[in-house]
Amino acid sequence: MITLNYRDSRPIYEQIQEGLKRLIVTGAIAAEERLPSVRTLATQLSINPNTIQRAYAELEREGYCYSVPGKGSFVSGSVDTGEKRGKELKDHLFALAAELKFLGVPEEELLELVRRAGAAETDKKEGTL
Amino acid sequence: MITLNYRDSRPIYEQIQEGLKRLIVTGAIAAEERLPSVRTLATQLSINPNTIQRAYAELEREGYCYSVPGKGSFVSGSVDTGEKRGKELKDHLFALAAELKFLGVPEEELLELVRRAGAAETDKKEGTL
DNA sequence: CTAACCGTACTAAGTCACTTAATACAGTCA
DNA sequence: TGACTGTATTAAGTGACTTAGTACGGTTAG
Repeated sequence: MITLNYRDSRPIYEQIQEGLKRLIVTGAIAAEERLPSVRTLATQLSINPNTIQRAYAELEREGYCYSVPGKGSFVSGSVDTGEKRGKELKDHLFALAAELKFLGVPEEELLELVRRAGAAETDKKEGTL
Repeated sequence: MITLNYRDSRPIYEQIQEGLKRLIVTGAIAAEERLPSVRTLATQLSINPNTIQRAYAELEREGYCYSVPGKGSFVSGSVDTGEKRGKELKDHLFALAAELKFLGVPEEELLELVRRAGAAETDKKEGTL
């Protein structure tokens, strides 16, 4: 499911982009599976098809999906679920840890934080879209 | 030192806000110390005083500083260097770690990432502004 | 007191990204 | 053939951000 937040400062197309990226990377939408058409998704979300189009174009540019005129848009087979996004997130985690250390937070506290994270991640699989 | 990035999608006032927050929270600008005047900083950064004003107003709203008409703007005494921001960052780190685990990244890899973070943080103290 | 600072407030204008709308065209497929 | 697909284009509206200019009252050194 993709949720739009109109109060968010981030543009809609970017929220859709992020939302789809998550669905792809978590395997909620499998490789080679077809994404909803720009018009369909636009109708479901009550926004303009152009906005969806833009989100899809960005995703394609990033290699998360590819489009075939006349057929539809599909998830790339080479995404390696969690591989691409994992890299970004790890960089993020690294930067965050560095900053916290800079602020004087003891390393052990951060390590404990990481250990406790994601303890209840069993019933979260969704595929509704 | 505050650096502006005009390519950044984030507005200038927000970049200034973030930059000052960092200087305050790291102790580069001590509690009760006076911040540069809106006009001074505006001149230094070659932007409009109104934009600085907005950044200051946001910082005041968040409790990082307070302003006295006719005197200037000053860092709040109750900031607890690294306390406030540290809380936010820890929440962020926690969420990030949870997501990475969800993607199947082994805990030990994350722990190692945290251990390696912030190794070269000795010569970064600046006070130039 | 005066002049030079300070924060604050307001209006007007311009710019730009985002979004919508309305088409249009070509490819796919039952 | 008709109903879908993706893609492209132009035009318009909106809103946030930024600048510019001006103004007012408080503070402070000379």
